[in-house]
Amino acid sequence: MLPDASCSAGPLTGGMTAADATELARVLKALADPARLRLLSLIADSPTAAACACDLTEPLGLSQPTVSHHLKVLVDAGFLDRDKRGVWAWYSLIPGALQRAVTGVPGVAELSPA
Amino acid sequence: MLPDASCSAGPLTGGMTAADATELARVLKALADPARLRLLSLIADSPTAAACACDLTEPLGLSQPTVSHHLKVLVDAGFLDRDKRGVWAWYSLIPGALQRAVTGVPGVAELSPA
DNA sequence: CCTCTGCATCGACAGACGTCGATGCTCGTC
DNA sequence: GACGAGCATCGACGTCTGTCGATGCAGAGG
Repeated sequence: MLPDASCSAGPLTGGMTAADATELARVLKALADPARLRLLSLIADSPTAAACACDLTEPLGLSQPTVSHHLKVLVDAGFLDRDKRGVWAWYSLIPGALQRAVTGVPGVAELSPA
Repeated sequence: MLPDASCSAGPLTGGMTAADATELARVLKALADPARLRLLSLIADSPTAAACACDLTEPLGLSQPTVSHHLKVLVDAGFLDRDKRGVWAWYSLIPGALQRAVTGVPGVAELSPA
């Protein structure tokens, strides 16, 4: 016999919106890179949660334009804040930005009470 | 005068390992896609946290091979489990996999006590 | 045994992404 | 005002990624 109902489940109309998925993917794409994760890690481990760009180039082993590009991506994604003090550029973590992005993933929101 | 110490901060030797960053980025890359986020959302919203592949093709508006490809990526990343029942393939969420991936992001681990 | 259905794999293509060297801009110093 | 240092931007290149149509494979039904 042909099971015309295909599977027993319905058409699965739930889930997030296509627009929400696109927006969340855009933010997660900014995190899904080794260099950017290391940048966030370096800044997060800093005592003041802020770091000068000149101190971020060497630990990554990448060229200065590349590091600047990655920092721009993280700023555009809303994870970092840029503060230009004189000649130097200081980057600091925006509190809660990472948590917000991460709790938007389906199946993860259930672990944060608020 | 030339500030030979560049910034006041040190060389910033902390942070995660390059290998850890690469591995975490590999997992996050699997999440950073609208289609895959919607797939996870559809399966997570399902009553049993499992769904048949035939019910996942239509809501996404993508071709069957493309959906199969995305499902494979999610399985390889350790987020989904595939269970082939006869002709149909059932995909279910692996509990805790999303949470583990997400808590590895720098600055996020502080919110989960365990 | 043959056919049909559901799903995975293959090959190909366009577009996005990471990386670099070269260049430009801004600020501090002499 | 001229020079140098720190960063951002530009243009280019190779690679990876998402998407599709076509095909292959396993299981159920006639």
